[in-house]
Amino acid sequence: MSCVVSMAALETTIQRAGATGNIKATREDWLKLALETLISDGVERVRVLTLGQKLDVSRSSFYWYFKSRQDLLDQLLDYWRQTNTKFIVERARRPSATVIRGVMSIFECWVDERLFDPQLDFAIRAWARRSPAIRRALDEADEERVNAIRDMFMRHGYEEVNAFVRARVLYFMQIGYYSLELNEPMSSRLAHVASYLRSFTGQEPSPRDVEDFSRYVEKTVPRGR
Amino acid sequence: MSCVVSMAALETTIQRAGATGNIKATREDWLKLALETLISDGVERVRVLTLGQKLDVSRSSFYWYFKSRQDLLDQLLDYWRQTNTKFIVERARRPSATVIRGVMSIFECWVDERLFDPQLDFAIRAWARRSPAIRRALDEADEERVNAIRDMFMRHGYEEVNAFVRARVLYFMQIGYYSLELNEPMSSRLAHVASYLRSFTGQEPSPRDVEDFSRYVEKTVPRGR
DNA sequence: ATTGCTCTGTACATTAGTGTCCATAGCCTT
DNA sequence: AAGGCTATGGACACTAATGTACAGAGCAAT
Repeated sequence: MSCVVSMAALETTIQRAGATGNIKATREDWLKLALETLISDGVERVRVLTLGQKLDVSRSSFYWYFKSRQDLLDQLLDYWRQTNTKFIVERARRPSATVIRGVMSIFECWVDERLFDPQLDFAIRAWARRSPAIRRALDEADEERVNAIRDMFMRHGYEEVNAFVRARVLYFMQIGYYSLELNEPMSSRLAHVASYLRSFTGQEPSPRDVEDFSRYVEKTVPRGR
Repeated sequence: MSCVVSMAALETTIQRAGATGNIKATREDWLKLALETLISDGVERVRVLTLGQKLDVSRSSFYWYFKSRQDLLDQLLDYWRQTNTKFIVERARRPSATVIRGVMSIFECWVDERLFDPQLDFAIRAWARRSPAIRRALDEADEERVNAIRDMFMRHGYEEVNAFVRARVLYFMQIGYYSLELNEPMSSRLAHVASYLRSFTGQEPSPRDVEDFSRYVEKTVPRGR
């Protein structure tokens, strides 16, 4: 979400600068608020009336920018499509000296919400339960992610079925982790990194591996979230 | 759900037998349909009007049996409380000769929806996102489940932190698995059992272990689901 | 300063839902 | 066969939504 906010904020500024005339809420204002609502409350709560009230603008303005509520929802899906899978796949493909390092690369997505926004993913997952179109898009994304992780394990010599199962265990475990919405502080999470690496790879991480990961988080993840 | 249906059917029969007079829909009919709707469509869709239409009964009858919609929802939560955690904990506590066998005991819950109903659990999880009371109940259940699994690993000699992380990996992975709603046929799932056991325990399952699990599923799980 | 374009507000029609009140239909007992 | 109790249906009041029609506000260019 941090990513969303900053990007949208930027766009909004640009829009507003060149905005012509009597504008209270830009198209981007509507989109941004809709995305935040999707993330925090689910699609069901993305309602034209409610958004309008929050933006302090009448509903009919909405219909200037968007054909209908469905039109808005389509664009939210597009946003997700273009953001949430990309970094996982990219991290999984990075060359790594050991499996442990390979898994660590992927872990980066789990500790930095600018790389993977679990709440957005979740909102899409809930949405998919009631919409076949969303279901298809989601299945494709899941497959792409698991395949990328499986390939990483295979590059480190795991036999195909094992690589596939380990990819699933790594990815599904993380999705499950997010499902519980534990809200653990980063310090607790980091305290378990060695055990997780051991479970996921079947190999022993070096103290250096664990240190490097903590250092990475400290340096690049804002506010330890 | 299979469990739900059979139990509720039973209760309904009993009710109906002793039913006094002009009854089109019993209290149990309302409850059962509400539960099915909760599972398949989420709380948001558990609506008095809609249920009434499906039962071919006017809404006002609902208010004979239940104080309000909230009253009904409270009872759905109770049903979940009393069913979905029980068997996981019970299976995790069973004595087992090896860790592999211990994990296999828990696997039984993942292949038999009479022991654990993932869709119901899911519906509750979605519900929890928008209700603090549900959130609390769910957190308690999750903790109870993970602790029971952790204790199982500890009984087999795993050090506490590793046991805890392995319990999480096992449980979270399964929750994640359900999140994806893959709809894999049982045969594919069984084909990966050896790999899963290896990943979860860090030990090599014997061919006998794998065989026994397949045989268990064949014998006790109705229609391979 | 007039015109034109872009956005906004008011008003209306429609749908889906909750909850309440009250008359009454059906069976059960006597 | 009459009365009583237990559900049921219909009518009403209310709220929260979506979408449409149309008049008009505010700035920008001429």
